[in-house]
Formats: sequence, structure tokens, C-alpha cells
Amino acid sequence: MNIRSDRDQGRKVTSAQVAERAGVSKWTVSRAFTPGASISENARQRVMEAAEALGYRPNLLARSLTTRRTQLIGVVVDQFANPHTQAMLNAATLALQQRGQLSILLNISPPVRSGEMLDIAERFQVDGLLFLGTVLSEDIVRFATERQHVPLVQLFRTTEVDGVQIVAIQEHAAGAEIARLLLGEGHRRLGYLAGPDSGRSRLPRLDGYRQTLEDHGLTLAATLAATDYRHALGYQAMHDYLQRTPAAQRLDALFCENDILAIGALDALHQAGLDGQLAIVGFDDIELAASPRYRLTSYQPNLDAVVDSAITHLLDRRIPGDPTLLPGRLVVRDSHRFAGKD
Amino acid sequence: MNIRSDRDQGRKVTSAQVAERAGVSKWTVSRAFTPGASISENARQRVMEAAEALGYRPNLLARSLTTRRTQLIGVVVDQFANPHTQAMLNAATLALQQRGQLSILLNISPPVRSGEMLDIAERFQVDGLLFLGTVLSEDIVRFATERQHVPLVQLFRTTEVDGVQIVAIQEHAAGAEIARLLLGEGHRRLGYLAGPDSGRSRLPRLDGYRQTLEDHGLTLAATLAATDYRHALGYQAMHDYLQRTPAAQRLDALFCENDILAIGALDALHQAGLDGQLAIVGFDDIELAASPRYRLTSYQPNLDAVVDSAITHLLDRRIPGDPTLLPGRLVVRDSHRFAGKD
DNA sequence: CGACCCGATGCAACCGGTTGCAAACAGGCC
DNA sequence: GGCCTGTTTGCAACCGGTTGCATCGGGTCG
Repeated sequence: MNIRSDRDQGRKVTSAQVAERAGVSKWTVSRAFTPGASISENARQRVMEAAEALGYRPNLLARSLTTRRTQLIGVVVDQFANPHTQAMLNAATLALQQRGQLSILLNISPPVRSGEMLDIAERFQVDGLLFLGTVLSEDIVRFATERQHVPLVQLFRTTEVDGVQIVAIQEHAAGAEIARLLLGEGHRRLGYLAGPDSGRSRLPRLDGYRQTLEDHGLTLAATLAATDYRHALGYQAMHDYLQRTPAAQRLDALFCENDILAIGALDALHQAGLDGQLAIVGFDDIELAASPRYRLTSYQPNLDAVVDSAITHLLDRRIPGDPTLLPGRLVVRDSHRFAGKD
Repeated sequence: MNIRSDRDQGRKVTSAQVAERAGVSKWTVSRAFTPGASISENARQRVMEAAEALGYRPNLLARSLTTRRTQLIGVVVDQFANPHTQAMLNAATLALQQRGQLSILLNISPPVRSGEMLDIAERFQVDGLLFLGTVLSEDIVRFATERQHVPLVQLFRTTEVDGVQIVAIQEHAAGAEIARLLLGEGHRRLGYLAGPDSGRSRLPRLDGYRQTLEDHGLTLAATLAATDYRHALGYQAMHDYLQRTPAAQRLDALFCENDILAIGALDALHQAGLDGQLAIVGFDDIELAASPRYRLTSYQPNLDAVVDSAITHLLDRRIPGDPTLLPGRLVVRDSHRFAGKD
């Protein structure tokens, strides 16, 4: 049952043990594992052999103590039900891993106090904090102003806060583009389905949308609201809207704050037998948007570019400056048209 | 701009600085922050005041060096596109946080070599590794046998491997229950939609399902396959099946390996104009299953109980033993019936 | 052949905490 | 007041690495 000969007898293997076996000092072992260090090829070989034989893994925590770099990034998440969060999480962790960093996941879903989690993250000496589409709460803002040695980057939310670097997409332009698409389709009564963030944070995509309508002599015909970014609440919002609005007065088209809400809305339309009677556009371009069932027209952020830029800011410890706004692209499918019009 | 008076002048605050301000030694500071330690109420107060004034946060990495506990758990994930993964991740991180542990997210999606990630996790001195529904690859199994001081727990997969504790649900019983439900509904030609894990891992839910059919003198009428747990592949599998199978020979009902595949299959049926003509049952009970559009009958694991048990195993460093199999419950909605039959 | 230089290695000190031990102190009891 | 017991506190050593500096050795050059 015990296959190991030298390795792993009870305690963990330390650099001193490797040193002894290789016939060098522990400092030489350290150098063997430090990329740019001054060490002879001969010694490095011997150390590596001994390390391999003993199953040695350098203790990165001990190293962090002196280098003051932990290679740990706190990734702060609060919208687990939104598929877009999952996509961000996947992209962010992969990109971090590629740069030799690891992600500490900080879940600040409702029962958890975000301020407390940030405190804990700091105790763990994270090299930086990455907020994934989180709305910047009061706790977070306070933390940002008090703790300036921890770089903070916020993805996909454009509310500016001193000390927090924003990396997002050009939402204003995106909102305008969506408005133009809908107008071009002949729709005139255009509405917006807002999510919870709309109340707490400024969403330029709505400004761009509204302004383009006004440029065409129109106004926002209706605003619906969902209290959370979940399918059920998009469904609910549309369902209620259909209940209370006579058919003759209904919207032509609805721009939804994100895809999961848009898909909920589409499902409510379907349930009401109104498939294709109200145009829908979403935002984020989650995987389900491409489904043949939905063919949801949506706005696709360049996730990799956003994540990449964010990580560069964190690791280079750049001083937070103006928001970095990257372009995305409109993915035109079918949901923005009336059925039968194509 | 600089609001802080004492705190945060350049370097980080250490216990020695707090000690000086409080008029005690750094060892007393340490004790003030150690729950069970022997210290006078007076001293604790003074230390806490000084700590507060200076904005002191104990360096948990330094502590870990002596205590040999990092309070970091590596959470290994590879199926980011599956909504169930998101639910697990949410539940697991919340439960860990409640117990004072933090999650290091290890993304082992395709390009990444899992063995390498486990190595890195060990360098970071994780207290344990939690595999979220991952199929245990060769890399992982090798790691499990070589590195016995890192507790390993696997969720929701029942393939037994020495050194890895399994915590899952009673899949065999679940599969049997689903078969009985479908048989009770009058279906006789029952099939199974397999995901990628079926090829690499043993899934008792299928055994339970098949065996129950055999107990009733039936056999599995067809097996479809999807190469990944994504909506598009469930759709594809059903689409292809419908293409190649004449209407008269088609299945009555299909048990799908999980919900996201089931929903893909439902969407393909809809697209083909066959809504409600083929009964569908899923597994995992993801949020979308409850949507009025799908009303997917599914099997709901008791996620909190599973996660709780898993974390207990990890933190108590229990020796891996027999799989812990917890009950779940069948959530009966509409998709397992023919439309119009109810 | 000696002076010089440079790369390789050993060493002491340190990163920021914790632990076991011993001294100091306080309170209770006779 | 003296003795004993129990709680608080200070101290040295240590966790497992890294860093700056001193030392050593070999090769080059005049």
C-alpha cells in the first residue's frame, strides 16, 4: 500500500532536506527554484534531482512572507444565478492561472457582509481584488478609500469610485446601437427592462438607448423592473406587464438589462401565446442566447479583452485612472424582429 | 485626500507596532487575536483599541507557517457551462466561508493540465481539495495516491478511488425512482441521454434506471449521447435522434443525465413541433427546470447537506472511507408526461 | 606568476506571526 | 505575613522560505 520510498514520511519536505540530499545548503535550493538566480547548472541539476526524489514542493506561503507577493487575487462575486457571472468567472480564473496567479473566491451573496469579506481577504494578503460585475456597495467604497495598498478593479460596471479601476465595455455606444437596430426594424414604442443594479448604479447602456430614441423624436415608452438577475424575475416582469397592459397599448420592443432577464421575458411571451409579437434584445450574449429556441439578439462583450486588461491593471499595480472602455459587438439574431417579418 | 492619521503610512501594520502602542509585547497581541488564549480582559481591550486605531489586520499567511493550517481549500472545477456547477460553487463557497475557510478556485477546463494545478495548489498549502462534480482524471488519481496529507473530497461522482472521499446522493435509488415514475405514467419505450461522464465514470443512476426497467421485463430502448454538458449538445442529440428515427419507432420517454441536456432536448422537440410527445426527465433540478416554459421533472440533490458533509470530512481530516450517499428528492413537474394526458 | 574579476555558494538576519517554558504577579487561605 | 495556586505575561526559538553581503575558487590578463 505504501509505494513511496523516500518521499512523504509523515512531515512535509522542506528545502533543508532537499539541500542535505543534494549536498548543498538550503540557500542554494532556494536559488534553484528562483528563475533568474545565480547558480551553476551542475548544482541546479543536483537540487532538482533531489527535489524530485523527495517529492519536494516549495512552500509558497513562506516565500510570500519575504517577497510580499502572494500570487493570490481575491475574486469578488455576488450574482451566482446569472450565467454571465459564470462566464466571467471562467475567463478570469483561466487568465489568472495563465499568469501564475490563483483566485480566492469571495462570495458576497446577500447574507454575507461584503466589508467583512474584504477584511478577511486582506488578512490573507491578496495581491489585489477583482470585482465581477458586482455593484459597488458602501462597504466596498469605504474599503477602497481606506486600504490603498490593495489594487481594486471592477469589471462591467461603470460607476466611478476613487481608488477603483473600472474595466468595462462601451455601454453608451452599445445602448445606442441597440436603439438604432430596433428603430431600423420599424419599432416605435420601445421599452426597457431594468434589473436591480439600475437603481443603485448608473448604467450608460440605458442612457445611450434613451438618448438615441430622443434623437429620433421618441421617448422611452415604458420601463419594467426585475428585482434580481434571474430567469424567474424576467418572466415575472413580462407576465405582469402583459396582465396590466391592454394589447393595443403594448410595446413594440423591449431592451432587457441582460440576457437572463430577456430569456425570462421571452418565456413569458411564449406562455401568453405572444411569440414574436414583442421584439426583445438582451445583453451579455450568454450561451443560451444562441439556442435555436430563443435566437436572442444580444450584445456581446469581448470578455477575454476585458479580463486581460483588468488583470494587467491588478498585477502591474497601476494607479486607478479613467475607466477603460472596450468595444463589444452586437450579435443580431431573430428576437428583435416581429415573427413572420423576416 | 489622505484621511488616515496613524494608520497605513506606507508599510503594513505588524503585531509589534500594535504591541508598542498598547504597551505590551507582541506575544500578547498574538494572544489577543487567538480565541482560546490566556489573556486578561484589560490587556485584550488595550490591544484591540490599538489594533483598531492602527488598522491592524493579522497576517494569516505568517500564522499558517506555524499552525500548519491555512484555512484555504482548493475547489476544483471543470464544467463551467453547467448551471449546476454554479449552484455547487455558490453553496460550497458560502459554507466554507461560514466555517472561516476560503476557497481557492482551481479551473481545470480543457487546456489546463489538472495534475499541474493540483501541484500548484499543494504549493499554496491548501488544507484540502474539493472536487465539484469533476470526473476523476488519471492525474487526480495519481495525486491522491501520492499525496496523502491533503484530504480529497469528491462531490456528486461515485467512482471510487483510494484516498478520495466521495460525497454524493443515492443515485441508484434515484434512477430507480425515475424509472418507476415513467412506467407509472404508462411509458414503455424508455431511453437514456448520456453525457460525457458516462464513458469515463460509472453512474449508478443509470444502473438503477436500467435495472428497474429489467425488473419490469423491459430493456433500455435507446441510448443517446452528448459530448459535453451544454445546452447545445442536448439539443443536438435530440435533433439527430429525431432525424434518424421514424416517428413510429421513437421513444416514449427519455431520462437525461442532467438538466441542461434535458432542456436542450426539450428545445429540440419544440423546434420539431413535437412538444409533449416525448416525455423528458432531468437531473440536478437547476433553476431553469422550474421555469413555466419547461416544467422539467427532475431529481433534486440536497445540495446543502452534501456540501456540509463534504466540508466536515475535509476539515476534520477524516480518513477516506465508504462513500457518503445522501438522499435527494424527485421534483415532479410536467415534462415526464405526454401533453394532454394530465 | 601574481593581481584581478566574476560567478557560485554559504551565512546571518529577517518576513510576521505562534508555541512551550519560565518568571512575575495576584489572590486565597491559614 | 507566609505559602500555595492559578492566571498573565515576556522570552527564545521556530515555521520555511528569501535577501544582501562576505567568502571562496577558478579563469584571465598583464
